[in-house]
Parts: sequence; C-alpha cells; structure tokens
Amino acid sequence: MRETTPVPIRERTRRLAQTELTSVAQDLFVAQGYDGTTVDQIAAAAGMSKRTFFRYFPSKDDLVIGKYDLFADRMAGALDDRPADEPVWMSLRRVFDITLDYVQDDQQRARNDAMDEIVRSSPQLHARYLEKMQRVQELLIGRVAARLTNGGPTPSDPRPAAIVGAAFACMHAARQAWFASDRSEAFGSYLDDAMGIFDIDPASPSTIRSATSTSSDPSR
Amino acid sequence: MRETTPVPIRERTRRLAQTELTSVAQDLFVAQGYDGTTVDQIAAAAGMSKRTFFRYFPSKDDLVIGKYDLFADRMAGALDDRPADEPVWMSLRRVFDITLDYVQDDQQRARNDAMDEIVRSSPQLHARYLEKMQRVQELLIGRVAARLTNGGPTPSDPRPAAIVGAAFACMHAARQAWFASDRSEAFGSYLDDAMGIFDIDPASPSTIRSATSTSSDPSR
DNA sequence: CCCTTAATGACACCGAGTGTCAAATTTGCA
DNA sequence: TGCAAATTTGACACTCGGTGTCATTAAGGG
Repeated sequence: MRETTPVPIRERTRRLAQTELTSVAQDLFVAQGYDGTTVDQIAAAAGMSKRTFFRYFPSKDDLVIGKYDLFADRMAGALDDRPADEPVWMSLRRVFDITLDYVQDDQQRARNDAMDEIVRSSPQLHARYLEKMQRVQELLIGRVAARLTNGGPTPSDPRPAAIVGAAFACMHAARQAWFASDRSEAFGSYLDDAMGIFDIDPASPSTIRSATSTSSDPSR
Repeated sequence: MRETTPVPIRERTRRLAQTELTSVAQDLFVAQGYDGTTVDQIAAAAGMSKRTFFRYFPSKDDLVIGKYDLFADRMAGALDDRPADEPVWMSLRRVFDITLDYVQDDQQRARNDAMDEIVRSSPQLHARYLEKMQRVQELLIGRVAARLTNGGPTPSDPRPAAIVGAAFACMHAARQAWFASDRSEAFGSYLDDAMGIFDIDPASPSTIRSATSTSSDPSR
C-alpha cells in the first residue's frame, strides 16, 4: 500500500525526543515543582542544551499542555461520528465519553494524573490549560452551529457557544467533583448528574428564536 | 463619624499612581501592541523606574487584568442581594445585569473596550483572563451550593459548579455574539437568548438526585 | 526642626526565550 | 563506500519579565 513511511523517520525521532523530554521533565516537576525546575535542568537531564530544548517545544508550558491539542482533534472527530439527528446535548455527552477511556493502562493513567496535578498546581499552567480548552470548544462550536442552523447560517448567534460552553462547564464541574470524591463512583455518573440538570434538549432546531426578548428585573 | 480618613493618603496616592500607569500603558499598548511594549517603556513614560513599576503591579499582566478582581466582588455582592427564594438561574441572570451598566459614560467605555481588545489580542492575557473568570465563578459556586443544599452540605456535588459554569458560558457566548453583531440590539437580549436555552429552573432544591444514574450509549 | 518611616532608584541577578553561526551529524546519492 | 548537501546541535550573546538588596531621598508626625 504505502511504500514511504507514513510518519517519516525525522518526525519519529523528533517525537521520541519529545516524549523523552516530557518523561524526564515530569520526574523533575514532581520532585521540585514546576516553577522550581528550570529548562536548563530538564535539558541537561535529557542530555541536550537549553537551545535544543526549545527546538522541540516552543515553551516550557507546551511540554505540559501540548497534549491537549491532540485532545481537541479527538473530540472534534468524536462529534463528527455522532448521528446528525441526535440531540446536540446528547451528542456532547457522548463526546465526553472519550475522556473516560482516554487512559487504558494504569501506568499511563498515573503519569496522566501526575501531569494534571502539575497543571493544577501552577496558576500559570492552569491559565493556559483553560485557554486550550477554549480552543477545543471553538472547534465544537462550529460543528454545533452547523447542526442547529442546517441551512442559512445565522451569524452572531450566541446559542452554539452557550451550549458547548455549558456542556464543558458540566464536564469541568463533574471532573472537580469526582476529584474531590473518594472515586468510588464512576466519573460517568458525575457527568450524567451535571449534564442532567439541563436534561431537556436545550435547543432543538425547530425552536430557533430571535434575539428580541428583553426581560426586566421586577425586584429592582 | 470618622476622624481618620477612611482611605489613608498613602493608599490614595498609590491608586493614583496605578491609574496613571494604566492610562500611560494603555496608550502604548494600542500603539505598539502588548508584547511590543516593555515595562521599561511604561515606567519611563510614567516617569519612574522599572523597579518602581513592579511595586505598583505584581506583573505586567496585572496592570491589564487586575481590574477583574473588583469585578468578582461586585458579582458576589450582587448575588447576595438577590432574594433567597429566587430560582438560581434567574438570580445569575440578574447578577449579569451589573455587567451591563458597568460602563456609564462613553469616555470610560471606550477605554474599557480598548483594554478588552488588548486582552483578546494576546493569548497570554486571554489565558489569564479566563483564569480570573474561573476565580469569579468559584466565588459564586460557594453561594449557589449554599442555596441548593440549605441544610446538610453535600460535598462533591457537581451541580453548583455546573450551573454557575453554564451561566458564565452563556454570558461569554452572548458577549461574543454581541461583539460580532452590529451592536444595534441590546446586549441584554443576547444574554436572554443564550440563558433562555436552559430556561427551566435547572435545579430546584426539591429535585436533588444522587449520582447513581449511569447512561449507556445505545448507538455504540 | 528633627526623627521615624516609607518610597524610590540603581545595580546585580535569575529564568524564559530568541537570533546567529560554526561545528557536528545525518541523509541522499553516486 | 565515499562525498556533498541538508539538518541538527551547541555555544554565545542578547532581550525582557521579575526579584533581592541597599543606599538615597522624600514624606509625615511630634
């Protein structure tokens, strides 16, 4: 079928170096903290110079949060795989399923949790994590918008972004709650609970309303 | 009543210097961009040294996004002012009203919009903005949780965070849509539209469910 | 007017990134 | 295998954000 390697050898060695750096860096982070670890240390531990490190990662942050880019593509693909006539809210719930079986073996899971802990520990990293998630949402918003208005595009419609944002808020809330729990219950249950609050299909394509209603506050 | 000045003179001159710095910096930002403006330039333009700048602001970022801390207190206070028996979703909608009359005179509004544009232009700033918003939400989540479970506290309940997060997602979506529009319609209309998607009261205290339901995907 | 206290500036320093360029390495090709 | 081109790497210097230190200066209070 393919005579040339689908992933050229350049790229493969490159990724190898990246995973090596990530692994080495992670050990240093858990030992000294994120801010307490310099790029020089990481590079030296991986047997390269600081300058070379920045040829593999655009920044120290990206070593940690770069993986979320793959995550974005995964979710977008998962949404595309959902049947077009499925209610959007349900589709999003199903898309979040890929966050469940994202980790299979315990070895990988432990490393993943360690990285998440690092992200949570540094405000700097957490901020960039939120921004990455925002970008993920933007990918999905376009698709949701296409579903809702399967015809003439309705510009400046807040509903797609609201729906996707609300879904992510639910996922985030479930995640927080699950982390705070004893983890005896499945994460999916928390997700169902959070998203179930808004369990009616929030916006069926038939009930498109125009932005005309203006509510006033009676108690002011 | 008070013999001593409620805001001591030290603090007043300090704030004066801060607003002066903010004003000067903003001009430089619009002229050269955020990243293209160094702290040295800002400090020099305000007639002080770099070191002194960092005595007024902990970082260059805080000069821009520091104001959102006040915003957080405002919103928390606004939520406290809502009647306790009001549906939570409605209360949140009302809390967002303070974002509407946040800007009164056009002069201030123009400066505000310029700052928002700066925040939007820099990924760095945008990330920190999102993090600030997260902190605002945490303030509100505690209050919402207290409302929902007015009795025994239910730890690791994803619903308060989900509700608040969803409300903010709606506000953010409305904001985006409004900015993308021709601004002929009131921002409040967009907000009503976005939040109206989830117009049933999402979680009345009487319908507290436990995290036991586990949905399965029939189409898999 | 003096004395205490706070604000400031100058300086040195650190860490994240970036540009540059020569040396080393790898790859493709004969 | 051998050689030339392309790529990778390391070393160096530099910028910028941010911090610690300390002597100098300004301010406030009696």
